[in-house]
Amino acid sequence: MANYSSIAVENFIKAIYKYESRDGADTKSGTIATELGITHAAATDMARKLAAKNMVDYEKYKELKLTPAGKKLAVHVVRKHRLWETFLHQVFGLSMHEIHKEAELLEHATSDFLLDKISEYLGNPQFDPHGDPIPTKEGKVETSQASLSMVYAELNTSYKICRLRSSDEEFFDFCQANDMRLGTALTIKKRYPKTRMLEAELNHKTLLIHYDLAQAIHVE
Amino acid sequence: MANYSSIAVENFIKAIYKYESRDGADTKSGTIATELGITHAAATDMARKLAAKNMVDYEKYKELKLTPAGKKLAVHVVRKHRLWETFLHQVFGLSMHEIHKEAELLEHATSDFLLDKISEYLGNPQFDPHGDPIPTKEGKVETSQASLSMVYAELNTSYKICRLRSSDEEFFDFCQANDMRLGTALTIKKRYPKTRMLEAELNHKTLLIHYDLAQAIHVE
DNA sequence: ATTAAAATTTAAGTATGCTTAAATATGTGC
DNA sequence: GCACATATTTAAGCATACTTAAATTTTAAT
Ligand SMILES: [Mn+2]
Ligand SMILES: [Mn+2]
Ligand SMILES: [Mn+2]
Ligand SMILES: [Mn+2]
Repeated sequence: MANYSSIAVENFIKAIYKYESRDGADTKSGTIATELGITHAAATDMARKLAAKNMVDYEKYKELKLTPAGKKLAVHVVRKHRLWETFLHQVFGLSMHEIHKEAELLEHATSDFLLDKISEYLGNPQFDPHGDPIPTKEGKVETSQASLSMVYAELNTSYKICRLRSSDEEFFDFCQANDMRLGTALTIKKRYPKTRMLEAELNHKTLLIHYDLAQAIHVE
Repeated sequence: MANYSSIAVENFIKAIYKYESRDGADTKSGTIATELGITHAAATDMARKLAAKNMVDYEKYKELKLTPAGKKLAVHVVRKHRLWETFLHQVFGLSMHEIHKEAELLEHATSDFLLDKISEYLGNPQFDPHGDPIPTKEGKVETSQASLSMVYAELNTSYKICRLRSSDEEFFDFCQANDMRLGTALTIKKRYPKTRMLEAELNHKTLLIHYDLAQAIHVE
C-alpha cells in the first residue's frame, strides 16, 4: 500500500507538476480539476488525501505544491509518458496528435523494468517528439532549455522551433501544411495585439498565426 | 458507461474464459477467486454484477458461463495479451517468464487503434511465444490445434512440442537447459504414476519430468 | 470599505471492488 | 440417508474516486 499509486493519483500529481513548471504557475485546485475533467470538490478531496500521504503540500484556498516525494513520482510518470510517446512515434509511426492519448494510458501500466527496455531500445533519447525533455532514470530533467512561447519572442530576431506542445490534430495539420517542425527557423515580424495575431516569417513565407495556436510553439 | 470495462472486469472475464477452455472446465466462483487472488465473496459479488450486465450467466452454486458478449470481451482482451507478449518477446527480447506479467498490465491500457498497429508491426502473427493462438481482429480463435499436455500423450509415439504454457522462471530455465522449445521432438517412454513422473526422450537424452511441470508442456 | 461574483471547501451520497465473519447450501464418506 | 467437511453466498463494512448541492472564503469591482 505504501509504494503503489493509483492511476487517479498519478494523473493528479502529474497535473500539478505540469502547471507548477509553467510560466503562469497556477496550481489552484480548480485548475487541476479542469485539467483532469473532474469537479472542484473531487480535486479538493484528492488534495487532502495526498497531503496526508505527504505527496502534496496543501493549505486551504492556497495553491497545491508537490513535496519532494510528489515531485519524484511526477517526474517518474512523465518519464514513462515521454518515452512511450517517443516509442509510439518512432516505432509504430503514430502521428504527433495520436501519441499523447495512448501514452496517457500506457504510462500507468509500465513497470520500471519495462521502462528501461523501452529507453534502451530507443538509445536513451533526451527529448520526445514534441521537443520536451525526457527525465533521466535518476529523475533529472533538462531545465536549461531557455525556450519560450513564440507569443513572447522578440521581433525581428531569428529563432528555431524547439517544441510543439499540443496533442491537437488540427494544430499538427497546420504545422505540416506550413513545414513547421522542430528545428525550423522563424522570425516574428509584427504583433497585432487586438486581434491576438502574430506575423511570422518562415520557409520564405509570411504567416499570420493566432496567439492561441502560437502559444504551443516554443522557440529558442 | 455501456462500453467501457474496468481492469477488474476484464481480468475476471478473462479468468472465466481461461478455465472454460480447459479440459477440466471448472468455472466455479471459487476457482476464479483463487485464480485472481481475491476472496470467494468478492468473486460471487462480481459474478452477480456481470450477470446484470449480461456478460456472464450466473445461477447460484453453479458454474460461471460467459454469454456471447462476455466471450467477445474475453477474446478481445486475450488478443491484446498475446500480441503484447509476442511484441515484448520479439522487440525487447523479454524472456518467456517476463512477458506474461507485463502483458497482464498492458492489455488494459491498449486502444483498438494501437492494437492494430502492434499486430501490423509484427506481421499479424497467429501464435504467441508460448504457442497459444492469437485471436484475430474479428474474434476468431484457432481451435483446430489438437494439442494435449504431454502428461496424457501416448507412449512411444513421436510428438512435437507446440505449447509451453507457463510464466514461471524455473520452468523456462529447465526448458532452456534441456533444449525444449516449440517444435522440439519428443517421445514418452514410460510413466511412473505413483511418483507422478514421466520418462521422456528428446534431443538424444532421457529426462524424468514431474507431472506438475509436464502439465504445461503441450504436444501434438 | 462594501458588496457581488467567482472559486473553493464541506457535506452527503453513489459506484466499484474489495474485505471479514456468519449463514447456508452442496457433496462425500460411511 | 445422515452427518460432517467443504464450498458458496449473504451481510456488513471499508477505501477509493467520483458526483451534486450547499456553505464558506477569496477576489475583484465599485
Ligand atoms: Mn504528451
Ligand atoms: Mn495518464
Ligand atoms: Mn500470458
Ligand atoms: Mn490483466
